[in-house]
Amino acid sequence: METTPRLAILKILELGKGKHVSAEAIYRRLLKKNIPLPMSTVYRVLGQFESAGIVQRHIFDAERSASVFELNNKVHHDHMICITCGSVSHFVDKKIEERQLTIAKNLGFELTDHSLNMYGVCCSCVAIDAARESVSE
Amino acid sequence: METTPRLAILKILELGKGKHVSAEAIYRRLLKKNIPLPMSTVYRVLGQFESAGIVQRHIFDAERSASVFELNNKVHHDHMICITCGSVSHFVDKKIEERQLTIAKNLGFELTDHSLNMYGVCCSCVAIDAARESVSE
DNA sequence: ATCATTGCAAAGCATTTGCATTAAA
DNA sequence: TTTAATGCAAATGCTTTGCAATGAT
Repeated sequence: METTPRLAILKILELGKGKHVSAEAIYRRLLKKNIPLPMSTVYRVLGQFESAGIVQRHIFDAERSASVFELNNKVHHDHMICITCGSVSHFVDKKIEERQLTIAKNLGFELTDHSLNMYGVCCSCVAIDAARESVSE
Repeated sequence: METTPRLAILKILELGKGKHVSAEAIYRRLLKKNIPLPMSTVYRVLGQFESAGIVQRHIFDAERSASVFELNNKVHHDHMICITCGSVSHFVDKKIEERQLTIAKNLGFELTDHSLNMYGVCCSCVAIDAARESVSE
């Protein structure tokens, strides 16, 4: 079995540790590295990684629904996504985690998983917006 | 302008108040009501409703991503989804909402929105699972 | 020689769009 | 009669799959 694609993709994911990478981004980065792979392989490998628990898939951005992938760091975390520049921060909050358990219990559910995505404007984008406004006045 | 499609779809959404309906489900229910509409119209109307703020679109179930729609009850809420039967409960939790603001602030974000989806097994499904296990023994 | 992995092209699915047709104001 | 809404079919975007070719053991 050929292993180049798997290794190459894994390396890209490792480089982007903590970041989220789309299949397309991976495809493009592989091109730059002179490792042109068809999308099918990219997706197939990501799929394998996903079932192996190496990688997690997220669907942010309800509108332009394209999955992004990240190395599974085992530790659960939630996401704060900047709606302007797309940057993503991770966080874990004990209070929220605990509260979720309580809520689930109250609703009669056995909680197995959750995803919390917060959307907003990150501080640099806020700054840019502010600058732009002061100019346009 | 013809209004039948819009009214019919609105009615279906109202019937399913608090539930989440997929475009396909709407399509099928319209068929049963002898109001056959093409999917394009279903989606177009839902799209209009969405931009009009009448309807909200969600993408649950990271894997088989199909949107579901619900009447916009204006009040923000989060979701608890049963991974076995697909039933969805709504909830709002002040503590979580507040905590999110704090977290966003700490991360330097201006929070504009969020989506919290909790996944688990609802009590009836837990019961069914339990029954099944006791049989297989 | 066998079996998993690859590349390509084609299929798949949910959703959207172009365009000619039709209904409403 | 002008504008908006509809139906159809075709296009889109992301993702998956069938299959033959290839690489590894």
